[in-house]
Amino acid sequence: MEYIEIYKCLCERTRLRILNLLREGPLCVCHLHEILGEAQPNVSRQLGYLRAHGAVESQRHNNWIMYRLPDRRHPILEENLKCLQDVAREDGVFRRDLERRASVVRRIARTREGCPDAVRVRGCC
Amino acid sequence: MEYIEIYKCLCERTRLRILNLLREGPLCVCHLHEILGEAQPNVSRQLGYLRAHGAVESQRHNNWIMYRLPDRRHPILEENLKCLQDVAREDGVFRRDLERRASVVRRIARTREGCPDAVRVRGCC
DNA sequence: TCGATATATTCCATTTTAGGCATATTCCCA
DNA sequence: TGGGAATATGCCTAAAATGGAATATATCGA
Repeated sequence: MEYIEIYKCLCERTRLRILNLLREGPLCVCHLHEILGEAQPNVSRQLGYLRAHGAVESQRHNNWIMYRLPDRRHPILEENLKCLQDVAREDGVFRRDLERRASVVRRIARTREGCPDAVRVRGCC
Repeated sequence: MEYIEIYKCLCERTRLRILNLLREGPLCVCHLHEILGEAQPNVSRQLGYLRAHGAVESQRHNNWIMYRLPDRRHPILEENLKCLQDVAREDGVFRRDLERRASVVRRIARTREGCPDAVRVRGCC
């Protein structure tokens, strides 16, 4: 009954917001921190939780650690990510998160500051 | 962000087993109790939890209280019930629950004992 | 090697959750 | 009206989850 772990990943506000953001592409911790407006240790903890249960993957690039959705994911997780896509259109929190994400991405494309090239290439910035 | 409540309904073992059973039709508490092999207060409490969050409905028939999936359900709940259907084929716990359910249903059809007519008509027994 | 930045972890207090057990409630029927 | 069956609830404890604050770790660059 490993799906219970998946649902536990999904049943917390910050984790759900993180997954919704990662749907659109990888992000590093500091940008998640910025977008979510949550304390950095919180973001880090929830990312750790998600990673421990296979809902996200991480990869270090220099000083940054990028989080992304794994390529191969459990069908139940996959299905619920699709649900999030629909839900995000109507939910204020999700929508605002995505707007902030877009604005962070734009800013970094403009100023070329923040992430290293390796990260930029991979779509974080 | 009301979906969090839905995921909370789904992230506990007994609740998930209950929902999987109710996919196949309504059941009263005592049969859920029998099928699940869980203490009656536990079953009752989890049912109360599910009902409080709109994941199930209940209706009293004499001494019995029938629980069923609501006709109108949140899209996310609906989607995950479909997932359960797939998962149940491969998961030992879910499958055994469904077998026990079938056997309870057969027994009651045979012996005409246990549920009142009103319940029987509605598919519990 | 030192300082700065990004991230993770530890410690701690609070809250939430789950389950066992006893008991209350509701309803039917004799 | 009292007893029995079905269900719900209250009380208690243990475990788990949450989050704040401080601190540790890792990496880079001067």
